[in-house]
Amino acid sequence: MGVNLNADTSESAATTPEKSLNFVEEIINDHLESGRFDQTVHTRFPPEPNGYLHIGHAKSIALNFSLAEKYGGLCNLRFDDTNPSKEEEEYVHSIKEDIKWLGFDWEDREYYASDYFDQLHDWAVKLIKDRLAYVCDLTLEEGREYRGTPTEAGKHSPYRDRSVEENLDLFARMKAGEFPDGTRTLKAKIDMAHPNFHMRDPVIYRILHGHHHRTGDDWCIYPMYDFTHGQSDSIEKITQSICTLEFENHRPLYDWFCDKLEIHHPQQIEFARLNLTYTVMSKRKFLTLVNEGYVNGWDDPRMPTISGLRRRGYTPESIRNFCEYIGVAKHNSVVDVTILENHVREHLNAIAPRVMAVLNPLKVVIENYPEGKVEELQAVNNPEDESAGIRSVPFTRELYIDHNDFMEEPVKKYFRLAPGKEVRLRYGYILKCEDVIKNDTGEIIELRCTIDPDTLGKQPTDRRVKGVIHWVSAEKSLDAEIRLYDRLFSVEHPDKVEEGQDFRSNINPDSLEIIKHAKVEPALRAVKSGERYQFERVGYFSVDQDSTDDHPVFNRIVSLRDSWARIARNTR
RNA sequence: UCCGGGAUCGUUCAAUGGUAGGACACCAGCUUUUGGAGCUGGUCAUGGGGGUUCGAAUCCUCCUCCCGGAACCA
Repeated sequence: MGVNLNADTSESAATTPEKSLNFVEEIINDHLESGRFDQTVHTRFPPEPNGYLHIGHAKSIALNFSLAEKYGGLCNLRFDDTNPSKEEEEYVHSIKEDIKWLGFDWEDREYYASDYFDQLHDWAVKLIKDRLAYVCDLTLEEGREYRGTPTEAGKHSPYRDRSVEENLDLFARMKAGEFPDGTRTLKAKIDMAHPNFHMRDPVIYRILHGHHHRTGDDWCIYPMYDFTHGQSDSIEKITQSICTLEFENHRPLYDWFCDKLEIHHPQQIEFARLNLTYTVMSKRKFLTLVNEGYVNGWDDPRMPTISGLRRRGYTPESIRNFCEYIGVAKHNSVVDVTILENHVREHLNAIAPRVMAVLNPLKVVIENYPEGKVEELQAVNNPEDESAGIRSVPFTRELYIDHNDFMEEPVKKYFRLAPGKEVRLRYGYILKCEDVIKNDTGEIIELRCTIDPDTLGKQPTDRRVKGVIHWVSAEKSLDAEIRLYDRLFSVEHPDKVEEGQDFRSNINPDSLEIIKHAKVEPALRAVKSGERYQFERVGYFSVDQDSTDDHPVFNRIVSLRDSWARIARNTR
């Protein structure tokens, strides 16, 4: 695997100029040089607790936490919970669990924007007193009309010039719950002719009689994102406030509030969010997939959610390495999902014990091997890791091999088993196919074979046998359920659709194939949920949480690179 | 149309006025008791036009294309 991880985080990026810096690191270095902040780097990851985290969030999490680590700084976790109607405690728990699983630690710095509601309210009052905010009675629709269009300036609200006293009184009564939802807002008084819509007297407080997951019914007015985020950053003494590109237009407002409030002023930096081929990446679309039954929940192993990837069997290391590898830039990009797959292959290749599993069993009877005899053959657990040791695998007269490893009429370049041909049984003898037995409908149901008893652990001198196949003992093997997961979408860009269709029309109907009765070697008795194995020549698999001692269930994490598939494709 | 961003191999990230480089993918070969892993080599890119300069991916200029923006969402 040639992936260059470049993941050396032991040296500060600031002191290793030979390693190219990403644009965020360059900005940080400028700040360090100019002394803009008289403190160390302090970042934060600010999720809204209204959904599950996905691989795109992992990029942001990794960026914020590893930047802090590289520069010897800190990264906070802050829940951006300013909208009581959408946020739930359940999401807070899952988000924390996912970040921890990824391997990042916010220590005791778990914050909530809702913790700052009193301070935010006081700042709003200050703006009113400074004649920089006013209570507006315009309805939502009227507000939209007054805002203007990209080419025309907006109009001043008729309530724009209320006195400080009236504004103070009205805002207090908004807070006291005297007015129904939507009847009034507090707006910042900026510039209705500003080319940036966010500067055209943006709403900073709205009336919302909702139950908040943390503050309960204490408030019926809630600050907007723009009046919360920068100030929260400021309170926490954040230095670089890293967010995604769509917030670029909000930066002037972010700066305006910090300036007018005369508070610590972090630098907002925007980067491009992650997109992956063969998947979608939005909470709304995930919700559709879950609600309409295309997947079995948020942690379905096909979902690009962190919980889905975890259940699938991805390792946190591989996701972190992936995030480091893809880097960070300001232009939108779509990362090939094979990059992600290669990272998990690379990690699992190093750590996953090898075992043999036969997914589509075909019985083999070895005619020259005695009935009842059992040999314990020695197999290495991981050729990449000698310390993983060896195990024994029972060899008997009747075996199962995979149907795919036999071809009655072999195509060229096929060097597995075929009538009259030989193949190496992994860790065992060379096997020769003598006869093919079929049922009434012509299906191949059994192979009669012989072994060359002088080939255990050594090569024959008179011929060369190239193919190696895996196998299990028919008598000693275990039954297992195997869930073969594939990409959820059958096209690279699921959102590119014909007029009148949506991403659902690109769903891969074969994203899950369940094999109920696969045969696995006895070493897999009593596996535990979460364990990961390589099924030799097949792929990497994890033990699903549905697994029981009687009924092991394995999820395919990712297949092995299959160069036979490529050859078969190219020679056709 | 206005504002804000962006454009380098198929993909992603470099090169910060001085030989356009790496990785993935692809192709060829070596090796192998996983058609796995590993190793070697190869194909492939600066959106376009002008300009500055001995020299431009990089600076200037015009153009083209792409993304985001008019929630009392974040």
